[in-house]
Amino acid sequence: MCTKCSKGKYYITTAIAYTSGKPHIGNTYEIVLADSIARFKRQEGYDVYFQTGTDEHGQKIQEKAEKTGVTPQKYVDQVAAQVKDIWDMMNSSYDNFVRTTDKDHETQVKKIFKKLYEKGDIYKGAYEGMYCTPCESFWTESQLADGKCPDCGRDVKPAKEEAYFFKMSKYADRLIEHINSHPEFIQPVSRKNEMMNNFLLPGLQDLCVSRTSFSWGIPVDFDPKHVVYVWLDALTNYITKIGYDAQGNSAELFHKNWPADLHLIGKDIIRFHTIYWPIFLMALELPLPKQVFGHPWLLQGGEKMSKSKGNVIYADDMVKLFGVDATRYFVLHEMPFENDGIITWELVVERLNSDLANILGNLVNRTISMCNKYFGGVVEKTGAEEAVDQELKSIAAAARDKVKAKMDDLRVADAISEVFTLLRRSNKYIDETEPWVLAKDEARKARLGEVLYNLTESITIAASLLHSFLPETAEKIAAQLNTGLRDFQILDQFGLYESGTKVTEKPEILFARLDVKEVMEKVDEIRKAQKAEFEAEQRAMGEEPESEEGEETVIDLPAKEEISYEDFIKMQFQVGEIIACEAVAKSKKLLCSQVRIGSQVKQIVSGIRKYYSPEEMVGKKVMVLVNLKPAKLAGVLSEGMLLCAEDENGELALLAPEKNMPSGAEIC
RNA sequence: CGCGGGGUGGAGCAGUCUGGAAGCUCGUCGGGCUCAUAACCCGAAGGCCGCAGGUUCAAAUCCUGCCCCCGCAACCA
Repeated sequence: MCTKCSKGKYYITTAIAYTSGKPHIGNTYEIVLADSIARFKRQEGYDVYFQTGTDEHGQKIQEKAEKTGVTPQKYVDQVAAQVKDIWDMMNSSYDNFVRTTDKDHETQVKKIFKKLYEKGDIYKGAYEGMYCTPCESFWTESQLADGKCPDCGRDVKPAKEEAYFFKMSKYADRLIEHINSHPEFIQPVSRKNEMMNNFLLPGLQDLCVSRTSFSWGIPVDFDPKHVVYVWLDALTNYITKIGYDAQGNSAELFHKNWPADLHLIGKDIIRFHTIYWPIFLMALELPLPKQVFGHPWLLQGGEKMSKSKGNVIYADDMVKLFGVDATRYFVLHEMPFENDGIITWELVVERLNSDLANILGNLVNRTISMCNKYFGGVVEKTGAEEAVDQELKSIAAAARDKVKAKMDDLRVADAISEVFTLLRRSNKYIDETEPWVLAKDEARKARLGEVLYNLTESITIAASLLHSFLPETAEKIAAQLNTGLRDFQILDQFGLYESGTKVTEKPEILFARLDVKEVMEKVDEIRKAQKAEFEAEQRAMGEEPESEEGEETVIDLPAKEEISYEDFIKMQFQVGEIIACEAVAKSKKLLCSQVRIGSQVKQIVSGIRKYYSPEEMVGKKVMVLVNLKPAKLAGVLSEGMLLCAEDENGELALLAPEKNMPSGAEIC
């Protein structure tokens, strides 16, 4: 098997990607991060098992598939293939790509559900609450607005719906104890308090673990009108897909790898992984994963990302423009440990030019060029050492342990920076030693050889350390130096590059510098293509695409059902004068206006704060729907509706009579 | 008082838990060098560390109040 795997097993997983659409660069970040950790652990000598995949059930997917006009299975097949392609493109070295629609997974989920039910941890109960029939929604007492539906303001009635629940509370104390006694369990630590204070300490509610409102899921086999809650389904992939069997016939792979050493997930799903998942495992009498790391997000700078604007950044577009390793480098480097990172095309170009082209690529290039120019490509250790060499040598030899220390804390960005410290130092070393000066003096040829040897050796070490992060680049560098990447175990030694080796004659440019302007022109094309694709998709789903603010924009709405004149005259529209207006304290969007309609004054709340200030509202004469049933918005009574026109960007304009009309004038 | 994250030189961030000379990368300006991808090396400018109080010998860091931004939730009658 693995001869170097002397350090034991290491089981790492990513969250499985939800197949509601093509993953953007922010989603892709996770697989690259996990891959780097997996590769590094392998390099260190662990027997790594790296699992990733897709989460394919749930209501959202069912709806999306219906809209697109395909079966859910067909839909997820398509998206899962897309996800896998991107993961492969990013050069991720996973051992297993799982899908929650895999038959073996479904079988085990059914068994697990049944096991927990038989054990009594899952029980059949009823989802009880106040039901608003027109809205088809359940509400708890506390959600109700004055005893009425918070959505529509209508009456609600008590109702019940059959469902299965999991007894979370039963295991809460054990989990609290575990989290307290294992400070490394939730990373970063700041997340631990969030989970404790918000969920565990106030008391855990039993969790509803089945659904009857849709069918795209794993049916509960003894009660098939229910499907298993997607999270119970998804989380268990970590065990089912390495061969767990609820009836005790688990595979060798499972025994070897469970518990997982690291679940790498996004910070948004920490709750599911540090509360529900451990509790499910306790109920199954299985050990808990050793560590859950909720990484921050990579956000797009500037405008909000939206496909309709064509400004979503996808990994494949980045790879086309910059290559795989540059893309990997950016997402790994730009992501801080606790806070969200930012990505823009400009920032990517900046990083690529400054770090990859200038510091790394150029260093390799200039070193190899000098080897060729001065020694016909042969690198020889001559022993002509000088004091100035010491610092370079010690930094090179110490780099491995520094990188390892950062990696042990999962600080991948910092680990890469350590390698770049060595690369920067190497560039400086060239300036200090001035090889081109040495070359002019035949007597100093031995010294020149030694300098180039030290550089070659430093680069070899750096390349070996970069292998986990930039696998292709590391191999390219080693090939150009006509050597292999060095084993981790001896990476703390300086001077192992074989003396007398001949490097490549023509160094290949590793990363070409890019011009921001040229890149942005290509980005424009990408945006256009993305917009077109989005619009095509919308059409495929039978919806008219939102048109962008072009010259002559028009908006088409789906036609509503024809109404009769009788229907129309039910609505009473009148001109209203706004005599006072203020912002609604509890809301960010609402304005509360006092509107005079004839001799009466109505209070009307509208979501137009973004577009109108309270001051400018006062004095306006606007079109009002007067006989709308009053409702409460953010706790404030609203007795009508101010009519607005809305464009495709949500921009609003109040409607007003085009000549001055008295307050209360009928609109008909 | 819905939940959470944040406000540090032009940009992106570290430092805040465990007070003790304000740091990194990029950009700008000046200099050096020429092996190299106009790259590399050195130096400089540029910050009331969101605002106001407080604790302390000492506050970016601890406490109190406030302002602003960003997610989510809610809500857009």
